[in-house]
Amino acid sequence: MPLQARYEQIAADLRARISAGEFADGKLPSERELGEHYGASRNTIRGALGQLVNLGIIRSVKGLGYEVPSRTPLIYYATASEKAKRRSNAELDIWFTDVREQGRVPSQRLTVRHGSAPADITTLLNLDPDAEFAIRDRLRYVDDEPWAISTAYWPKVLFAGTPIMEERDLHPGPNRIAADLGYPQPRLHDRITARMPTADESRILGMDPGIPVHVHTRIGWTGLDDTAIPVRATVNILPADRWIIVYEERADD
Amino acid sequence: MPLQARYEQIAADLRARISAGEFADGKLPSERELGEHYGASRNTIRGALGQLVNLGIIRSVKGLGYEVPSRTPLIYYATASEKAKRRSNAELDIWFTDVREQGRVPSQRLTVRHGSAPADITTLLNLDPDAEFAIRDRLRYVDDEPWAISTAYWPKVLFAGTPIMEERDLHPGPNRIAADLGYPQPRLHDRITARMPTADESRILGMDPGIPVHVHTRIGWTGLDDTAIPVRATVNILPADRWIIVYEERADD
DNA sequence: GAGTGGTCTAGACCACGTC
DNA sequence: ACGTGGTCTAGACCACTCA
Repeated sequence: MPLQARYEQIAADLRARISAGEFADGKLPSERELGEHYGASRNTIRGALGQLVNLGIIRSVKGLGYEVPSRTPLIYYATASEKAKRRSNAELDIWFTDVREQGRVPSQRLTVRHGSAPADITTLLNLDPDAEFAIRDRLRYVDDEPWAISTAYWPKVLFAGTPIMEERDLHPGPNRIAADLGYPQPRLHDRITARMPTADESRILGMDPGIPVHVHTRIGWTGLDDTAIPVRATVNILPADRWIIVYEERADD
Repeated sequence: MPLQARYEQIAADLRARISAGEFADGKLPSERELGEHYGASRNTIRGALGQLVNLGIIRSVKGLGYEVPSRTPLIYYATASEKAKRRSNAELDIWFTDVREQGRVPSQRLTVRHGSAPADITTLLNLDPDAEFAIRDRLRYVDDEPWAISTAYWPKVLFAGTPIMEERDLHPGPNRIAADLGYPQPRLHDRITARMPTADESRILGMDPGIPVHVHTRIGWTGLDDTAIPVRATVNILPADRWIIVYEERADD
């Protein structure tokens, strides 16, 4: 009969109390205490708290209790022209510079596979579904904690026999190498989706429940017209509580 | 003792069966059937199914069962220069053209409030926290279903007494009007975050659980240097299963 | 009416973290 | 040892949908 389920009401009430700053120390009362306060069974309270967890509003720590998390996200500068401007003093790649400029310590672990790419990638690249790639997986760390997953797909037909195929960090970066080989990328196509992380992503990145990921995909083309060919695809998995994506643009009209 | 909770195992198994295409018709067995199949109580099965719902993998329909949803997202073209290129034949604003070009029917409902803006907006605009704005709320529909929420903040100090203050659709659009008033926006700052929707957003947009929203914020400035002043902030709430954000870029190096 | 998911209770045992 | 959240059971009643 109630307009709203008991646990929904409790969830809404808790949410309001949190926004009002009632739990300024970031710690909530225990499930059993809340059960007494609201006159509900522990499982009903768990329903309310579980809802807030799934929205990323609170976090549970086993053996301790529930707490209100707080993070200050890093900025992921996605603007191509901005990047180009600063490429002169870039090291491994511009990502390192970006993170360092925000006062954090970047690092990465690289692995290279060889094989085909997911269907959505080959579609975006306008290549055969069974085209072969060198797949450069980079697990990127900030302050020694896994912070993002970056996967780059380089077509074998273009880069067989080049350093891009090899499992080692490249100096200068692969984009510069590709340009020197005759495959510059004057045109970029960026595509941003958001979803909940897969089980693997959640585990690798140590993510809390209720936090989505950005999926930032970049395709590079050799030219601006129909004769252009795709140089690479890069897919970045960015936990949404750790990254804000920023584009700086100049409208040219 | 088990490495993984019972309901986690069941969730993982169901997930695998879904990926394998076992439920090609999109319908899952009932909770009670699954309970018998896995030899678990109904509440344990509900735990497994609930996890998949919270990841946006399945959806429950009261009185019917669980199903695997499928949507084909629209493309949200965010590139400023691309927009500028097509602005000549734009109608109300470029969003309508974009949606129409994808074979869908756009419409919107506008309301205008007057007041202050959230703290994060005034910070981005580099204005006082209690600065006054005309706040133009647009609930945007696609094929007559609410599909996105777009809120624009226009500083009163610039636009008092202009049509931008009034509660009516503007022809040409507000950006053109602002430019004609001496406030063009040659520089744009875009910022993209992702999070789970608030209760209000979820209700207004009719969203399923487990689906995040993109928050696309655009700030327009009158110039490229330090003397530039902020013209407006626009915040778009885009359900992630309905929108992909796309930027087309030309690297100018 | 029969089947579905939605909710809630009461109680049990477990693993984890602090004291 | 104690309190915390994590899990699971068994059973109950409800509202909704479809035949």
